[in-house]
Amino acid sequence: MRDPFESHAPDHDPLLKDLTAPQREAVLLTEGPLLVLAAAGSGKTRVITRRIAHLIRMGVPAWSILALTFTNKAAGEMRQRVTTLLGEGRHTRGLTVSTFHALCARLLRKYADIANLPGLKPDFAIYDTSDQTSLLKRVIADMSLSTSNWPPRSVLSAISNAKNEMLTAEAFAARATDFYSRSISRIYTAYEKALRNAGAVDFDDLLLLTATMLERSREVRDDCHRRWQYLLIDEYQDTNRAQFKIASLLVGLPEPLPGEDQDSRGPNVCVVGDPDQAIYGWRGADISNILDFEQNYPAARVVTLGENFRSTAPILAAADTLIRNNQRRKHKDLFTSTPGGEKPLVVTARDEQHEAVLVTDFLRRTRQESESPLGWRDMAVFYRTNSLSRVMEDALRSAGIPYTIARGTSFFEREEVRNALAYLRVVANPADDVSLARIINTPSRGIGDTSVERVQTLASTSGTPLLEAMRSASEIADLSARARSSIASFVAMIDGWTGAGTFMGSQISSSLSDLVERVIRESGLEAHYLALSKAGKSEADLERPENLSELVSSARQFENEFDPDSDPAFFPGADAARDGRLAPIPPLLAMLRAYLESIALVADADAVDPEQGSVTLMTLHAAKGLEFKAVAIIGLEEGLLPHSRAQTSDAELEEERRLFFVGITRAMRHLQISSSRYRTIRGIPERTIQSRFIEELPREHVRFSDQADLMADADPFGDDAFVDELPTSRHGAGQRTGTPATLRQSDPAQGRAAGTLTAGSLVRHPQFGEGKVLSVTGGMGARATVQFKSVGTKTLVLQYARLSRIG
DNA sequence: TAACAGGCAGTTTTT
DNA sequence: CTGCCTGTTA
Repeated sequence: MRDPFESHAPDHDPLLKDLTAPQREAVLLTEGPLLVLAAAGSGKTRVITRRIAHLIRMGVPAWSILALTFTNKAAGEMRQRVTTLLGEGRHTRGLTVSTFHALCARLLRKYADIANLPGLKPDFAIYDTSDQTSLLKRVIADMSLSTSNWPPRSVLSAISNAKNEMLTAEAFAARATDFYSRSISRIYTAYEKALRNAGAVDFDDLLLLTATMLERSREVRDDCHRRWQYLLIDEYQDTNRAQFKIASLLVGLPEPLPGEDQDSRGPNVCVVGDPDQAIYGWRGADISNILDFEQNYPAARVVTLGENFRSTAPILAAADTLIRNNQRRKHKDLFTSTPGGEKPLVVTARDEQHEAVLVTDFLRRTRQESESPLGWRDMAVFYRTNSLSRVMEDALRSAGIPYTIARGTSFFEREEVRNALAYLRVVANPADDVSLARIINTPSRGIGDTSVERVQTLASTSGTPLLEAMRSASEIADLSARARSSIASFVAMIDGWTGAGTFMGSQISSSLSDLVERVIRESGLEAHYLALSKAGKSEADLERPENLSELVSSARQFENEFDPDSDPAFFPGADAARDGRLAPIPPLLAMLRAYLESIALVADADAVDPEQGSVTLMTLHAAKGLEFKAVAIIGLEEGLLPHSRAQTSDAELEEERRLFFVGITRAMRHLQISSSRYRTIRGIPERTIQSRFIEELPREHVRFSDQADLMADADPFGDDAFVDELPTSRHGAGQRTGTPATLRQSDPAQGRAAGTLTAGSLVRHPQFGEGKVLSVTGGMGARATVQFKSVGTKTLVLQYARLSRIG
């Protein structure tokens, strides 16, 4: 057995010399199960990459190492850093650094033929959320159910949850007892059937089917065991049940395989994560996976990386004190060896506009005062929900501060790109009905809904894919002549691109980018979007032709970089024989499929990459994994953080707290946390309650500053001008434009009802309807507690609430 | 077949 | 107040 501790003197070893003692341990404990609890900012990526490099240097063949991540970005970064350490070439050859989903896709394609998974063909397409939604809509409609009773979104999330829990349609049916879940179960079953008919799987299937395959097939499992001896999983706190299963099966757990010489220490699985940063429970991640790792692997060793190299002591203290309020966690002592630093500032604003101004002030001030000058790119603003970004944008714009929002539809999600891709997907997979339905009349070519309906009926009665049914469109009696000829030329167009499925012949494109270009031009998409752009209606329309050319470039780039040998499922030497089993597919088709898959599994084309010189705005979720010199977190209010939809259980509340924790720990040197006393939610200004998390911050390490009452000078109309007065509800135009600003304007008529409102008065609210006043408070920010007939008791600020007295 | 009005709901997001 | 979906109308 190799003994790394003897063979290398740590202080002279380039892989170890700049590591702390626990970091070294995490690198050197290569054998047996290992849990690395990596606190925020503890140098996690550095440790992982060193560990991989160390393994290889110790003589472990690179191809026997498998590192799994959640995002392509993380995988790419890890791969990059390992190559930097070891250099390109034979040392790193065959090293697999992949996302869970990409690995699963490869394994499923490779083993589909021997895995005996019903309906799964090796050339399956991967459906994303919008594909799933349109398929599901059709399924629901075909079952004569209404999409208003069965909203695709929620049905889909029910199905997704089931798959994350490893519940197949049959398993789900078995435990469905009540009417609701039995209906969901029927839809689930039909949806699965439709997916398989379309030759497709969804994202969740990639995991579920892989887990099932590994579970059922000894042969597949053995193949994987033979190849991968060292498994490493990043962000382990975010794994769901299916991923846990896959990991276990890949390393040979739960039961050691009989007759196999199992190391008494257990498999070489190293998981890295931080329970305090688990913020994806709502999409199936199960924090127990990491919390129970030591139970699942009794021989596991645990290394805690608690030293923080990112934040100042007061910021760390704030994060630490906050997160100690969570029960379900593994405590880590967070510490930094660099003392000093500015205390985080907790400010209270009057309303969201004011809050946004306080943020721009903070950013400007920090930029100037900081001893080493900060650029806008070193700063970020975080919020719980995307809707909070708008006010922030307005304020930044009028302050002349450049900003970028880390969100927005990614390149591959834009309408025109999705349409072009739908064409390509039909070319790659003629059975892909969802894509076909999308493009059959895009741009419009005289095949209307009724015509599509009729062909679809033929398709489902004869059990053939839609495109096949279209070929026999002439047999459909009640199809108009026009539709008939349109359909014929549509089919001819597709056949022209594919050489009727052969991908052979002189007319057929020989390169991927040629094909993409041809499809965009001949489909009429190019002309369509060019015309739209000329019309120049919206900004988005102007960019569309450009995006289509961009797609051609992306295909060209893929073509140049495509390496058919870099397949993580490729097993060197061991199973060359099996590869002969599959009929050879035309090279262009192979490349097209690889291209489409690379797109399907890469969501964030323009990911969170702070543009040069601009402040980054993003949700707290998107902030994970990043760091900024200065951070502002806004909207620390009950209902927002913790979010109103996440207060039903302790588990949810703790996740909200972790979200705040993640936000705080992104900040390196400057941090401002803000709440606002009033906030306009869906057009209605409301009094807010400060987030309970503010109370959980350590008084001695943060500075509090209530700015809400100091605004009188800045806002001549605001604040105490009319606090005692109740604006009467104004009917007609006045009410529609009744923003807080206009209500606050000096209008004597407005104050007439003031004082007339007392406990017992009957009132009407434009949103909540009729209610009875229970109590009234006067003075600053006068408010009334009202018992509404329909929505219960609410406390309303008289200054803002458009209450009218009715008795 | 497309454009438009009206109704309704309204976290977080990767693959 | 928004955006999305549905159903209706020219």
